[in-house]
Amino acid sequence: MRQTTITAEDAAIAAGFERFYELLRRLTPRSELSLTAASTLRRLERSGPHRLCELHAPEGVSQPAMTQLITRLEKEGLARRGSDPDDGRAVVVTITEAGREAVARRREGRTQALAALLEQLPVEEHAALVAALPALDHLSDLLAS
Amino acid sequence: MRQTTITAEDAAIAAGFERFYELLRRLTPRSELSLTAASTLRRLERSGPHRLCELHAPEGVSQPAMTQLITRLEKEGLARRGSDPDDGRAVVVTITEAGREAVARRREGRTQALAALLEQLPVEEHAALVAALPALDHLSDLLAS
DNA sequence: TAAAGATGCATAAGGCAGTGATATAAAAAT
DNA sequence: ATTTTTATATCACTGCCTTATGCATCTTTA
Repeated sequence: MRQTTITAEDAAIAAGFERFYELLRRLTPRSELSLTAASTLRRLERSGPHRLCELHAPEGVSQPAMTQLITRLEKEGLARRGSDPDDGRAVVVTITEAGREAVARRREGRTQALAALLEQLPVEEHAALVAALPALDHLSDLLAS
Repeated sequence: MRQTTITAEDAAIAAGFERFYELLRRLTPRSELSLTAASTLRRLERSGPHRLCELHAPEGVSQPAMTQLITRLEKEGLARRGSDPDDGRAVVVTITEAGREAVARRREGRTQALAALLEQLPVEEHAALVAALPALDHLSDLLAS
């Protein structure tokens, strides 16, 4: 693993993000979905059905944990197990309509809480956030690849 | 609870933050500290000793959960229970030197991973992130109060 | 093409961290 | 001086994770 030089600016960004991470954590309603469950459902929503083996690594959990999570999601009607005609071992996981709704509810809860904070922000800070969105998205893409 | 109007921009910010939250989650090394443990230690580091009853609500956990967390932290030497001379019921929790080190290690791990991503970002996006930091901090302050 | 190995998923057993209900001691109120 | 409230602890239980392992099914290769 290569060592990256940490500049003072990087450290400042990291410190800001650290506080911010906890802000988001508090903003997220303790809802029906665990962190991993929500993240997995969003992945299924964003990029379609996946084999089980493609899910556990990016979510940072073990394969049995993903098996159990999908079992729970299936029991709650939020996801569905299917099979791959080309590979008898594979299980293909798909999000259901109820799953999409659960994701939307969670997102809306957080958006609502966030909007209440955002409207208290000075306009120039609000604008700075909007201006930073492409960078945030880009960062997420970098890790995904 | 008042209903806040959600603008399209707010929704865009929320969507960006949602992805970003998961980025940070993946960036955080699965370490010795649980989310609540890390958050609590940071609070003790940032704003000094607290009574147990002042800790559980802001961290969003029940009082027994905080009692148990402090017991674990104490067992690991990361925090210390003390008493309040003015109130025989109270338990005053203080972070130890080892606790500060654990927080620092965790922070550094995340900073390191983040820096590796940040250096891949175009300079103008990097600048946009720096420019958004005050807004992020401000947002965190808003929720804290 | 049969045997061996690799891969994908499930199950089992156990641990950590959360919950609500409740106990206990100290402080505050009546 | 009781009664009530407050601060913390304990208990029993649950959810979600872990590692170890089992068992198909696919792939490789002798």
